[in-house]
Amino acid sequence: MKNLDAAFSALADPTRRAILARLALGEATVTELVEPFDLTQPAISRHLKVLEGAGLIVRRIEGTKRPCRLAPAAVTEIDQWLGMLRKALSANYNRLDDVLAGMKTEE
Amino acid sequence: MKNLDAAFSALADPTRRAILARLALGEATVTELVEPFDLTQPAISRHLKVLEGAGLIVRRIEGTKRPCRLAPAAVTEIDQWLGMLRKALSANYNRLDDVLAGMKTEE
DNA sequence: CAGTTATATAACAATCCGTTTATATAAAGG
DNA sequence: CCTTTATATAAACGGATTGTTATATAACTG
Repeated sequence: MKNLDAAFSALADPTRRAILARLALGEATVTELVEPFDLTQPAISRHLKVLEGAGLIVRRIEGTKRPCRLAPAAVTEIDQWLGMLRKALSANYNRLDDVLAGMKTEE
Repeated sequence: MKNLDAAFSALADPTRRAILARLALGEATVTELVEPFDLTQPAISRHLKVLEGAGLIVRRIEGTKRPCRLAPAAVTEIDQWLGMLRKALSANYNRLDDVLAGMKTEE
């Protein structure tokens, strides 16, 4: 699962999560994405490359601009993997329920 | 959101995800977790520390053993954050639906 | 108490990450 | 064309991460 590596580590950086939060409001160009941050343009360009590599965003070409928007691929993949944890956690929870139920019937 | 940093970067490592997958099957001690991997015990201990710090696992003390199990905290937090992306993605998708609907009526 | 088992910690090297500055490319506009 | 605008890439650097070996701690076992 190479993509999970890329997806999770892309999301591990707060700047990248902030970029995604911005893109959740709609498409934005690189320059627009630089503005809100106290970082240089090359830094943002690299973050975008990471996000693109992880399948979290896609980019069009529009003249000299490269507007970015969210892509569903990585989120889907992450959700699927997390599904395993959720299932196990709820199974544990049910087991705990059983334990509590057992304690109750023992009263 | 400091915890999201910790949670996502904990999940970014394939060994740690494998440990979680193992714990999804049920509690395990450190030694049990070392076995399936081609890594030393200190390496696994450190991975466990990272997972614990991220709120992905908890540990009990049982004599000299420290059995680990999954914890729900981090998964919940991640799910909440991803919720924002999911919502935006489905909004984009609906917008696309509108566009396609528009194209249809224009025919 | 002495030895063994389970785990943690320390110290260190190698690699990876995020940032910056400086520079390149490529389209747009006069 | 020449300049400006938008973006990408390269080189360099500091700091974090991941692995190793060696050692410490702490609880069982006889």
